[in-house]
Parts: sequence; structure tokens; C-alpha cells
Amino acid sequence: MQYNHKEAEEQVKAFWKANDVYKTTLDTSKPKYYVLDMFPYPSGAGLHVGHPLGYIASDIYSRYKRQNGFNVLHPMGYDAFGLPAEQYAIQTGVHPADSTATNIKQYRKQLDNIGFDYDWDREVQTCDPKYYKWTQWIFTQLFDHYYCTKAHKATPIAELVELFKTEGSHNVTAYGAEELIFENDEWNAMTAVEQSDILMNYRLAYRKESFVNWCEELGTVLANDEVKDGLSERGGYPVIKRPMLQWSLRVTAYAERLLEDLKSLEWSESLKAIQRNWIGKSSGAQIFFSIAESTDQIEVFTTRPDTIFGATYLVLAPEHDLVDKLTTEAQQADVEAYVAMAGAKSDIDRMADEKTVSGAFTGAYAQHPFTDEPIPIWISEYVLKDYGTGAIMAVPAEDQRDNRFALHFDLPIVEVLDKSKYPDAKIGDKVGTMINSDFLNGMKIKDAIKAAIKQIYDKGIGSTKRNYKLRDANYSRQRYWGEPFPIVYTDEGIPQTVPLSDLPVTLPPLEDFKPTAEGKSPLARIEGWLHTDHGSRETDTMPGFAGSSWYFLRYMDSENDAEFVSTEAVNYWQDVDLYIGGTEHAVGHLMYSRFWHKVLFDLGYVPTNEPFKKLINQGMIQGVIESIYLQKEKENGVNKFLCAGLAEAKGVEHYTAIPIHIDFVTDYGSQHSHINLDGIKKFLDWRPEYNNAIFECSKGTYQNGTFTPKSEASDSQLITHSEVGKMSKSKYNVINPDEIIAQYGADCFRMYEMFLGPIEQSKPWDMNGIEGVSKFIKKFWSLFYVDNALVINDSPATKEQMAILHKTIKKVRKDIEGFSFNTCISAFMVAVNELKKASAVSKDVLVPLLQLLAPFAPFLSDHLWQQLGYNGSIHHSQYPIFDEQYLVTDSVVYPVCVNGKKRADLTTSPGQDNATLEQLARELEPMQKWLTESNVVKTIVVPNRMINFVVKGG
RNA sequence: GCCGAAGUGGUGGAAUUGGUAGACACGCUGGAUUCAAAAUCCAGUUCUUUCGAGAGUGCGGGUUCGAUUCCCGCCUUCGGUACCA
Repeated sequence: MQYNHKEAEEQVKAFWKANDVYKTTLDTSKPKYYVLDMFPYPSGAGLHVGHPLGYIASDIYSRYKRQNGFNVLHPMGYDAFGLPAEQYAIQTGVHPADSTATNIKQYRKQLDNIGFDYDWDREVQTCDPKYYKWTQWIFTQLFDHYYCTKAHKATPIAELVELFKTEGSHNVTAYGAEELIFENDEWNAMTAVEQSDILMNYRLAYRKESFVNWCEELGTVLANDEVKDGLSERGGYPVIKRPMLQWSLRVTAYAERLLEDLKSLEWSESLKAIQRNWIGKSSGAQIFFSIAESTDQIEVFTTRPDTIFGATYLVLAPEHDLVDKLTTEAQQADVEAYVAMAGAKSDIDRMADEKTVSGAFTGAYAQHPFTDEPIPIWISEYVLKDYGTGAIMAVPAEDQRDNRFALHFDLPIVEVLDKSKYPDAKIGDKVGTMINSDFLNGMKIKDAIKAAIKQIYDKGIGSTKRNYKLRDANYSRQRYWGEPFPIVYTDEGIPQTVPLSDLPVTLPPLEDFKPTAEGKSPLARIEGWLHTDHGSRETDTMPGFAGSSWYFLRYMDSENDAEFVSTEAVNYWQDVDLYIGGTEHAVGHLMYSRFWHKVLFDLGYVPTNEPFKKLINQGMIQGVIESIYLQKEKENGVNKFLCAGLAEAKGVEHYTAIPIHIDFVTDYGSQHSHINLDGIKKFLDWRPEYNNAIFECSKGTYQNGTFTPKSEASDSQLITHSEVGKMSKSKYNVINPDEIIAQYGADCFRMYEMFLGPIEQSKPWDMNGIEGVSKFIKKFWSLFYVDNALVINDSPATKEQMAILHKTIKKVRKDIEGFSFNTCISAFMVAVNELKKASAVSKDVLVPLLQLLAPFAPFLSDHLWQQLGYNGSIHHSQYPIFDEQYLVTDSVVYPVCVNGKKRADLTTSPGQDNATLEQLARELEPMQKWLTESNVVKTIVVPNRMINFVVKGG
């Protein structure tokens, strides 16, 4: 009998369901282990072969942990709010809730097919009001707290209000956007609106007019991590900077903790590096420059205070608050024109113009703090509004950009470092000794930085300062399909949170999903929803990362309607022990989740400071994009396709690459990938607009159903262009796991994905090796069943067979712990090959082997487990334990080398001393031609490892 | 440019407290079985070779009895980031 995977899988699936095999309870008698997958956004394209790679790895690990006595939490859910469903709604009128529900059904079916051990009773969907009730509640907590820079934690905003009432702002230790100074009686005299505005400077969730990434095509604002190369991550539409009144999260308050706590995490070095770069800490000094004929000061941030004597001008960002105020009448026209020009640019234009020097002089002068010389104040795009203070002191001698600017506008350059000893030094290299710098002269840079800061501090014009690249996160989206804000504005416009008793604020029904003309969310049109007894609702919705920033906590207690998670549950499950997911979430999801978690930690709701202890990045499985070359100019009014080879020879600029379904292509992904006559016909059925096109191949041409060979060729082969790229619906290269599972079975699919290579590595999908895994499964089956009959029996196992088993147990256990699943599969293959050869039929060998395989092939193993008459599921059985006694051998084989090159083998009994080993090796027959009486210079014998003779003249 | 990861047969990959390079699999070649094919099984498969051996883990050096593994200098590919003061 052959293993019938279809029947077995159906039966085992039913068994799992009927017996709640994967139900997880809060069982404190066992140690907990929490394995998490990055939950998917349920897109219309369904799951492709790349998605499950990480899921399979975590599934294997969770099953391994369960069989080792852990109470394992391994849940799954859906990141169900998002732009694509809403874009789809705008195009088709299908409500996002409906399309999302349909997609989720599809995903669920596909996930079930692969045989994951998820406890589906704990499923979360971020678009479910029972879930987003708590997303909204966490938002109210962010709104109601500020970051105390003394206690280094989130603190109730009410405490801040109390302080303002009694002492004013003097002793405030709140992380805030602006330093505000007022007395308590001033505070008490303020209107409610004024007080509300002041508090907005401190709340962790706050509303502020700021320059945001506006995407016109999507009709919404985007967060920094949602913008790539000046284009929106979703859709690739242009993004411009635009001032808007928006909700933001004060993630910058946690910059230092987010950076510092990275050290405690078991994440890959590269992922930590990405987060470190994104946080972008740098230390230096803040320096205040006074302005001639003005009481205003310009604050700059610099990492090189040592170069202060080389500061020959200041530059402000065009959007800097002081620009208007400082600009002299004579310069007004110039400055206004420049500010307007800079403001109109999109991010992408800005990047393209990076090398162009531009700027305008304000006409105003600042005073150098040490020399008292007047130094001109300029504005330029190369200074960014939201980094540092939005203003710099320019040191053209030591900064490449300042240098270019100074040369372009003919501004003075003062050298401050003698680099004569370093002829190769470039601008900005930190070498040499200080010159032209008064009290710093002769110092090394390190000392000069300290000395300069001390002088600056003593003069009361500045101090040391740290700076971060990290920006506060834009939290408003002008869209429908997201969490509504739990915010109602009073008639005066003061935002107030909706109390927990009134949560969730649910999304109202809607039919027209287009944004309003003023760029507001479509919610703004729904009068009945908009107005409440307390005022009118916020019409923006929350961004995609809202729901995903805390979903892992909800799994711990997903049905709880009284709390976001019970104290009991969170104290037991604590945090995620293992998180597997893609690097694409390196700065978005993973940064925001850490931030939210820290806030919840500060508030005492969770017992851990970090949410994800260990994180593994699975590589991407890429697709092969196949395309054919269409000549840009029609020939006699007819479209013409050309062989890739011919087109590339003539120059691809004359051709458009049209991506085609990989199903049409023969040998896709290889150098010989091509479409034959059959493929061309399929292509024409699919794209009838090319019906009478000419296909020119090396062997002839095809048109309107006939092939005209150049010589005797009988078939045409239009060579296609292959490249590795994203697997995506739009590239027609999505490989659906369902088809592979139908053909080979889920276990084979799972093992093959693991067999492809290390889990972290990215690779294009190919089916070249799946036969090998399929053969393995058949062979494994044949250890148990031969000709329809169970051959496994109670006979004792041989020593050799036990050695094979225990060698495999040792290797598989070690490799699972090291997340090296590809080598586990190899080990199983080796074991089966060897056991077959050794004619193993004993239960003592085969049953432990079956249990060892269970995490990898959950269907096959449970099926055989039942066949063998065991009760319950194999997945609740104890994982085999390695026993050293079976690996004790009576002989040991030494490689015998000459000058490090192996020349012979020495088989001998273990435990011999080095002298004996050397003597035995010398006497080996093959060694005679290498060794003479006198040529051995040295002999190295490493016990149980190898024997090496060093010979001269060799 | 900066930061990070990686370069091993025709292919995916294995081997690192320095100790037999190429496990396991795909592909290919030959054989068995078959009327034939599929499937299955067996053997071979890094390259060169005067069949003694020699070379070989991106390139060039170094340390060592011995280097895929450690050190120095390059090259290439992929990922992140980019006027960040």
C-alpha cells in the first residue's frame, strides 16, 4: 500500500478537531512557551508558497516544545484593517468588511491544509469591534499619559495638571515638543482650550499641526516607515510634505529605551542594526546663537562643537519658525520665493536634487559666541526641519555639504584643523590638531570637543545634547477601513476621550468609500455618526500598525470583554519567547510594538519591558518573473514579439517587457525558459488584443495560428526573459501551496520548504528538489508498511539500528534548537536510508523515529500513530531522548594525513595512547610511500580526531 | 557614501571551540526491471591528469603541522539607510 496522503490528512484533521488536540489552556503546572507568527494581512491573492515558510518553522518548533513538556501558546489571527481592501471597495463597491471576511475564509482554508497547530479559539481579527475596543482603549491610555524624564516612564497627565496648578511649569520633568514656561497663576487663568493646547505638548498621543507625508492618490497621510524612496509603500504613489493637523504618537520619548533595550534581545545583528539606524542616536552640543538687533536666539545642534571657530554662517530649514521674522526687507522677495519653491517639492524631487546647491540669504546676522563676529544667516533645503533644531552652524572647512554651499555662494571658509600629517584626509575626517581656534589651539579633537562644550556651558549658551533621527509617528489616516479614534471634540474643539464604558466606537455602515473633497475620511460624511451628545467625533482612523502593535497580548486572553488581557493570563504567558517573521517589519511593526509594550509596562499592565525575546527573520521566497519583449514600434501596424536573445542583442530599450503567466512558460526560471506554440496560444487567449501579433523566434515566426519555420524547424520557441523578484499577483507568478499539497501532501510540502535551505535565507521558489522529499516520505512509510501490511513488530533492535536512531535523535534535537531545519531533514533522510539498509522493523527503533518526525510531518506521524494502536495524538507524546550509551562503539576511524592532506584511514579500538596510534598509522600500507626513516619532522595526534605527519621536502 | 549579511560542484545546500571539503537532495551518465514508458532499484558524478598525482570553498596576502573556519587588504551580490548637522 502506498501512503495515501489525501485520505490520511482528512482523517487526521478530523481527529485533531474532534479531540481539541491544539487547545491551549492556562495550565500553571507546566512551563509556558509562546511561539508567535507575524499574522498576515488577508489579501485577495491568497497565501502563496512564501508565506508559510516562517509559519512551518514556528510550527515545528512549537510542536517540539509541546512534546518536551511545555505548555505552548501558538496562535494565529489576521491584520484585517488596511488600505487594499478599501481601494478595492472604491473600485468595486464591495464593502471592505465583506471582502476581508471572504479573504480570511480563504486564508483559513489554506492554513488548515498545511496542518498548523494553532489554537483557533484564540484567533484575533483586528477589524473585529471586540478586538479594536481595546486598541481604542490603549489609545486613550497614550492620550492620558506623558513621559516623565526623571522617572523615565509614562506618567498620568493628571499629575502634570496638578503640578501646573500648584507650581506652574518650573519643575516639570515631562518629555515634550516645546519648552514652555509659565507660572501656576498663569495656568489657572488659562481657558480650557489654552490648557488643552498646552497639554498636547506632552501627551504620548497628541494632535498637532506638523509637516506630514501626504499621499494624494491614496488620499491620506502616511508614517515615515510607510514611505519608501519618496513613494508610498502601498501602491508606489508620490508623497509630498504638507502641514496638517494630525494625531501623532510620541515614540521619540522612548528613543533611548528603545535603543538601550535592544541589547537584551536575541534578534539578528542586522535587524538590531536597522532599528539602531532608524533611531539614529548622535551626541554633541546644542548652542544658542544670538541675533543682531533681536532678542530671538537660534538654537543649533552639532556633533562637532570643536569646530565652532570654523562656523562662518548659519543655515535654517526653509520651514524654520524664525525665517519670517529674521528676513530683512531687501531679502524678502528672495526668501519667499525660495520657501515657496522648496515647499512645493515632493520627496522624490528633493532626492533627485540632492546634489544641487540652493539657498537664500535672509539678510540677518547672528553673533559668533566667542569671536563676536557677525555671521550671516541663510536658509537652505539641505537643512531639515525635523532633525535636530532645524538649524545648523555651518563649518565649511569640516563638512562636505557646508563646503559645497560656501563655495557656491562665496562664503568664507576658515580652516580649524591642521591635517598636514594626514595627506589623504578628506573633509570631515576627524584627524589633526586644532588651529585658528583661540583656546582650542593645539588640542586633539577629542579634547577640543570637551573643552568647547565646557566653555559653551560656562558662558550659558548651550550644553551637551543627544539627538535622534527617530520621529514621532503619524497616527491619522483619512480613510474608512481602520479603527475609529475614541475621541469626541467639545464645541470649543477640545478633544476628549470616550470612556471605556462607551467603547468600542464602531465603524458605521458606509456605501461610498471615496475620501471627501477636502481630503477628509469618508466618515466625515456620515452625519448621524459624526454628532454625539458630547460633541462631534474625530473622523480620521488609525493606521495599520495600531492593531498589530499589541495583538500578541490579546492571544493570551482573546475572549476577555472586561480587560484587554487579564493579569492572570499575562503574568503566566509573560511575553513572546519566539517570534518568526520577515524583515520588512523591522522599523514599522517591531518598533511600534516595542513602544506600546513599554508604555503598557510603565502603566503596570504587562510584566515585561520587551514583547519579543527572540526573533528570527525568515527569508523571502521570491518568484520568477517571466516576460516577453514587445517591440515598441509596431511593424506595418502589427505588434511584434521577439526572442529575448534577439531583443537583448538589439538593445532592450526598443522593447517593452510584458510579464506573462508563468504557467505558459516551459522551463521557467532557467536560461532556456521559453514559450512554445502551445504557450503562445495560451498567451493569446489571455491577451486577445495581441491576436494577430508576430512572434519572431530564432527558428521562425508565428502569426495567426501558423508557424513559418526558417529552415526545417518544426516548433517555435520564443525565449522569455526571466528575473527573480517578488511573488505577486501583478507579476503573474504566484505559486499556490494548495496545488502542491494536493499533489504531494502537506507533510511533503512542509518538509520541502524546510529542506530548501537555512530559514533566514531568501531564495527563488523552484520545485526541483521536491521529488527527493516525496521519495523520502514514501521510503519512511515503507519502513512501516510493505504490501498493505504493517511490518513493524516487537522484535529487539540491533545495536547498529539503535545507534542509527540515537545518532539521529541527537542531531535532530540539536538542529531544532539551532533552528537549522534543513539539516534536520537531511538527518531524517540519512536515518531512513541507513535503517532500510539495516532492515529495521523493531518498534524500539521505528516508534521513537516516528515521534522524532512528528513536528515535521504531523499528518503522516499521527496517522501511523493511530495505525499502530496508540491512544491520543502523537503530538502529545514525549519527544525521544538521546542516550549516549547507544553511540559507544568498539572501533574508531582516524584519518591519517601527510602535511594536512588525508592519505589513509586507520581503524582501531578506542582509548589507545598517542604513541600507539602513531605507530599503528606508520605501519599502514598506504603510508609507506609517504614516510621514510628520516623525513618525518613532526607528528600530531589529536585523540579521537586525526593523525598528521609533517614531512620535509614534501 | 554609511551600516548589516553573504560568496563552496551543473543546481539547492552540508561541514566553523581550526582537524577527512562537497553530507543530504536535485540534475546528469551508465546499468537492472519493462514490449515500452512511468515508477522503483543499483553504480558513478568538484576540476585537471602523463592515472603517480596535482589543484580546489569570490580574489590577493598572512598566522598554523593543518584554514571554508582566524587575521589584513580587495572584489561581487543582496538587504537597510541616505543632505541626519
